[in-house]
Amino acid sequence: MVAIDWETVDPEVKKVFDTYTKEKTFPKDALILDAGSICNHLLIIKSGLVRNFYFDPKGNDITHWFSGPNSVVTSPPSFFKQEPSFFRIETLQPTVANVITHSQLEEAFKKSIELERFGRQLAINIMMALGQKVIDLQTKTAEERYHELLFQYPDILQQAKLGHIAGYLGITQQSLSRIRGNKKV
Amino acid sequence: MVAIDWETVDPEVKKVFDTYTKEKTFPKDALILDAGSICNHLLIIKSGLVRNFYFDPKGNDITHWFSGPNSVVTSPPSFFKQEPSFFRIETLQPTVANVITHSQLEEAFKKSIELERFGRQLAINIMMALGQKVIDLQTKTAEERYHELLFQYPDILQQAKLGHIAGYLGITQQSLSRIRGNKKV
DNA sequence: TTCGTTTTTTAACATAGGTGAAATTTTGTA
DNA sequence: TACAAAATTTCACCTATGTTAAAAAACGAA
Repeated sequence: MVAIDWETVDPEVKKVFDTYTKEKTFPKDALILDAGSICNHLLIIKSGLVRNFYFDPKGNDITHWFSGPNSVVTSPPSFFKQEPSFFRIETLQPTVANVITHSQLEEAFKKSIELERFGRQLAINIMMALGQKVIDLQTKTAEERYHELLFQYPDILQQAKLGHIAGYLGITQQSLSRIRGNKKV
Repeated sequence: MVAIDWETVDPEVKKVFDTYTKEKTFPKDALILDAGSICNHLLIIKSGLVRNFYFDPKGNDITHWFSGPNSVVTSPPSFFKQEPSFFRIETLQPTVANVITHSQLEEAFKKSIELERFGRQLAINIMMALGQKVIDLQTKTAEERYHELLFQYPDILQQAKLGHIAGYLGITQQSLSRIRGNKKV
């Protein structure tokens, strides 16, 4: 959940986005990207909620990332290396997004140093958010991670299923249910 | 450990680096960045080994990242936002690195679209490596993570202390020692 | 060499979270 | 409104890793 703050974005970048992206609408529970296919699109969510997920070797459904309004979704390894995707992407709510293809984005980068800079800054922000997630997984209990998610993104809790959230937190659905029941006192 | 492959780097970028960076040598066990100070430098390691670490609320020493030859070290949140650092950085071996300050880097970015692009691609690569670490923490046992590190970066094992490696893997030193002792059969 | 320090290992016990299965609640729809 | 399907909760038991403390091994300076 790394939201873009459009207020602070260079007008030039907005213009490029308007030129190159195309608005698209997805129903709820739509599989936008399947595992094994090459991810050719990057989406900037206007409204709705999407998750990036995968099945681990034991078959557990793990949510890697949630993306809500003003955040970006793609399968980074597949999109940037143009290789078959490990991640799947699906909508959790009806979603409207601006879509750009890999080749369009590359073309846009060539034409605009402002976009190149924006892309770098966005990548750095996502990198820092992932770094924070690594820290959280290593130093916080599942319960602490749950309460923080609840505090930071209460919307997700209302729009996603428990299993999706549990996978995101790195625990099973049963454990999350147990944590929720732990109304201390 | 995201090493830069200099073979594939634009000559223009190399030139900019040569112009702006300054080579610096650090002895073993040197604290390059302390917590609380603003990280004003980014290092590109030429030789040696460095780690990025922090103390969690319980006082455990957690290694966030190792950086060996051709990889980049900084405290990203502190360097990019110019705020007090949460991470500390120290050498684990005598180290030689090319150093660039935050303002020099910003200046260089302004002058070279090639550098801007290189920076974006590097950020994307680090982002993907962190994404993989999140996946590993969520889907692999400590033992699997240890064997993979051993396989991918055998050098680290010989140059870092057990406690540093355990923290990186997300477990205690005692657990890592136990795992090592598990010569099955 | 030898002694003191640092690092690593070992061991007994504690606990967070996993597993599998069943019970319950919620939801959508006929 | 009632029922079937889906989602969530509960429960009993299990396991990986944490905790604390002590022993052993490795290292480094005199």
